Amino acid sequence: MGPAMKTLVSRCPIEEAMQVLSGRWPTLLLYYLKDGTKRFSDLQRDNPTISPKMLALELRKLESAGIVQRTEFGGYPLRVDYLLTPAGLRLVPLIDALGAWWEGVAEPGPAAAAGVPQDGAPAR
Amino acid sequence: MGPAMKTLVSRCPIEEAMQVLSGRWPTLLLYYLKDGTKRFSDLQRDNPTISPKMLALELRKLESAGIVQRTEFGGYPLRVDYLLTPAGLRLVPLIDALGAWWEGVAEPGPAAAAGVPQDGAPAR
DNA sequence: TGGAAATTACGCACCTTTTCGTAACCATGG
DNA sequence: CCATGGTTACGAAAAGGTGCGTAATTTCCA
Repeated sequence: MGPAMKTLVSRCPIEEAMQVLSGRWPTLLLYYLKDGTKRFSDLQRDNPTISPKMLALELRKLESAGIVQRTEFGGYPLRVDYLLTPAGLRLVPLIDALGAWWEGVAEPGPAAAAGVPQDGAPAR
Repeated sequence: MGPAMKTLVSRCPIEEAMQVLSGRWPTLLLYYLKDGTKRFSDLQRDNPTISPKMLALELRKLESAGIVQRTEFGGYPLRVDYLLTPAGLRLVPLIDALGAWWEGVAEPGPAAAAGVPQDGAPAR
């Protein structure tokens, strides 16, 4: 990932989007949130290598970018739900397209392309 | 921007693609290389804030990912051309789509949204 | 029945690892 | 001395992991 993207060098929307999506976690979280509402501990289980600190930071970044909605229910133990906003849902197919593109990078060219429609599946 | 992506935590093509594209420079360089062949100094001029060190590192990363082709011509002063490979060209519209998506993130969405989050629907 | 322990979703301080900017330098031929 | 296409060393900054703490309710268990 990614470099220090705390600042921007252009007013390009692409750079702004990459500022949010750069790094290992944002797209992986997108992937797991595709399925619907998840809780903090669900996402920890889905992805055992993320630390709670990073999970909280990334979720808040996605929230403030308008990609994820956070809903806090009072009471104890505290309960919080995360789900994709409409903008987040619109992003999903674009990310999937990136994964499909990467799978074809090594390929020769536009010729042979008999692809089985498949999902971008992160094997664990 | 993004976190340190020296390692992968999954075998997901999305994560692999993000490892290459994360950060400020890869997409910006893509943007400038869209126009056709560029030289090292062209890219420095296009983007005055990148240091020669970073430019060289990023170009090599893109090259080894199969996105950029580097062509060295002998003679002095040494001349080197950079241009997008077919895979790089295929990537361009996807990046553009990300930029367009970002410009619409703040927008409401196709359907009306209305609803104060409330209790009652336990997530699975 | 009372006390201990578990639970959830983090925040904080501390420390290591990685990233990236700065500046200087290089080789060559014109 | 200039331009080209870099490389290297240095150091600051950012990213990211670890461990500890926390709040109020519920559950466990002797």
